[in-house]
Amino acid sequence: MSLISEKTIERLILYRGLLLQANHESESGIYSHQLGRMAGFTPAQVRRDLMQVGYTGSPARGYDIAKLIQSISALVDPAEKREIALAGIGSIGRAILAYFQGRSSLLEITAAFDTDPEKTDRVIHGCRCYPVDRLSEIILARGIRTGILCVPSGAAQSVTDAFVAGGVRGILNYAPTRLIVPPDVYVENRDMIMAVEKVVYFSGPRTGQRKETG
Amino acid sequence: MSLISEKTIERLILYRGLLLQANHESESGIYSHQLGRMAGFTPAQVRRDLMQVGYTGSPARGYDIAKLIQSISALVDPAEKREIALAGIGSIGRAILAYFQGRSSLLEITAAFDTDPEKTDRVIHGCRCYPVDRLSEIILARGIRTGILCVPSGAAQSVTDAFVAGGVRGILNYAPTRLIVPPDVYVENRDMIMAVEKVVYFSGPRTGQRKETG
DNA sequence: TATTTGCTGTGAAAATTTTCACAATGTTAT
DNA sequence: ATAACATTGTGAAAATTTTCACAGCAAATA
Ligand SMILES: NC(=O)c1ccc[n+]([C@@H]2O[C@H](COP(=O)([O-])OP(=O)(O)OC[C@H]3O[C@@H](n4cnc5c(N)ncnc54)[C@H](O)[C@@H]3O)[C@@H](O)[C@H]2O)c1
Ligand SMILES: NC(=O)c1ccc[n+]([C@@H]2O[C@H](COP(=O)([O-])OP(=O)(O)OC[C@H]3O[C@@H](n4cnc5c(N)ncnc54)[C@H](O)[C@@H]3O)[C@@H](O)[C@H]2O)c1
Repeated sequence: MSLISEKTIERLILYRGLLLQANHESESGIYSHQLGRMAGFTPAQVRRDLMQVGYTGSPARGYDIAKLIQSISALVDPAEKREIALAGIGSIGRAILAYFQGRSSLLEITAAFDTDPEKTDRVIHGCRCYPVDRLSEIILARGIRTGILCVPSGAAQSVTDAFVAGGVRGILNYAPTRLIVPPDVYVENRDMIMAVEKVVYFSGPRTGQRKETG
Repeated sequence: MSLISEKTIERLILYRGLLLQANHESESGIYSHQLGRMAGFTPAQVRRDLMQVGYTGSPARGYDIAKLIQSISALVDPAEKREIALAGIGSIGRAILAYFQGRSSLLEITAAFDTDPEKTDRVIHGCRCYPVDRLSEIILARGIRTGILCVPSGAAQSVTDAFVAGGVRGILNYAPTRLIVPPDVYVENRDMIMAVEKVVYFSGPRTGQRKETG
């Protein structure tokens, strides 16, 4: 078997999210076709993915929801709590702070950084804000391994370098810039313009449509 | 050959973005390996993708940047200007409005919707805001085919239904909800929590890392 | 108890995506 | 001129991802 693919990880995280959301007080089990319908995949796809987590269901009762959540979490979650850093406390950065905080028990944005002195040295949505100059220093001291990048594209690469210097190994990038990072640093790009362009393409009166992504 | 795959479309849009960003006043041509390095793909991948747009480069000068941009645009852009609707003028919705407006010559968010009367019947970042009740009516009248969804997850499905009733064929969904839509409506999901979870997984001290996505 | 039912887990097939590898081609250097 | 070179476009191979299809099984039914 070896390594679990990125796509599979993405789907597993989705399954877990759906299972957590779904009010499964009425039912304690779920079948691959039910989960597949919720997620927008085939039952075979779901079973194939779940194979990888090592938890095995029963033909009669399907998958036990609680145990399945637990098994996916065991695979996908970090062993202990993880702190996350955010750079760029502008409109997007703030929206993310507001939205994210308190949403996960294991993950928390515990340090935010900006150049603007108006925004630093205070607490926003429960998150302490510092000047960017101290980014590497602070995340290194705290062992932060994950960063969210919300600075203007002109600053994106230099802040990335500071992230990397501070030991970050994964970056969620909202700037419309391709970041240059060492090969062992993972980057997930989330440019909104490109996403809109893609959706516009597929909303068009063209022949080529598919259904679900993301 | 038939249809261009979703992945290829995504990469083409990325190539165009990179080409537009890059200050190519010094050079008028670009080679597949250069574009590949910028985008994070192999030269072969780039050539294979560019094959599909029908524009052909020269072995000696590579691809003419201006013409390449034009060819990708011809494939990917709508024939005329497209209006886009946005629902949910909260922190994310506003950030997107602020960011998106004026960024594209063909695409513009021209109608925003909210339940909160404080936010409606005014203009925010150049975009007129209306009460959600009028969503279907207004987008139908204007022929809007693309929607951006930024409402709380509890409202996501009902607003989606209004989008669909109003003729929307593509939705960019920022709510952490799986939308139910007719099969000919395209949905791109952009849940931030899932993205963070994925990045955290790949920032972990695990064996399995890859490099670039999004 | 025996039979039917509808599911899981998975080997194998199919489909899709990516990479390889090389002939063709225009440019530059000699 | 001619040779040397670097790159394109692409058929074919390789790799990856998804789907098929079915044995095996536990529960429900008769
Ligand atoms: N992907 C998306 O959905 C999306 C949406 C909107 C904006 N964006 C991108 O996110 C980024 C920020 O957008 P915004 O709308 O929040 O802009 P903004 O101007 O509101 O915020 C940018 C913030 O970054 C700070 N900043 C500037 N230089 C910095 C530096 N070197 N270090 C740290 N902080 C710095 C600024 O002080 C400001 O607070 C931009 O790159 C934009 O392209 C992405
Ligand atoms: N994907 C991301 O990056 C990301 C980040 C933050 C938030 N979100 C999601 O986006 C959504 C909005 O988040 P937010 O932080 O902007 O919240 P918010 O509370 O600031 O904004 C929500 C807005 O939606 C409006 N609204 C409520 N019900 C509505 C309805 N039926 N029709 C139209 N408008 C309605 C509210 O009045 C409010 O203005 C949430 O679903 C959240 O989960 C996504």
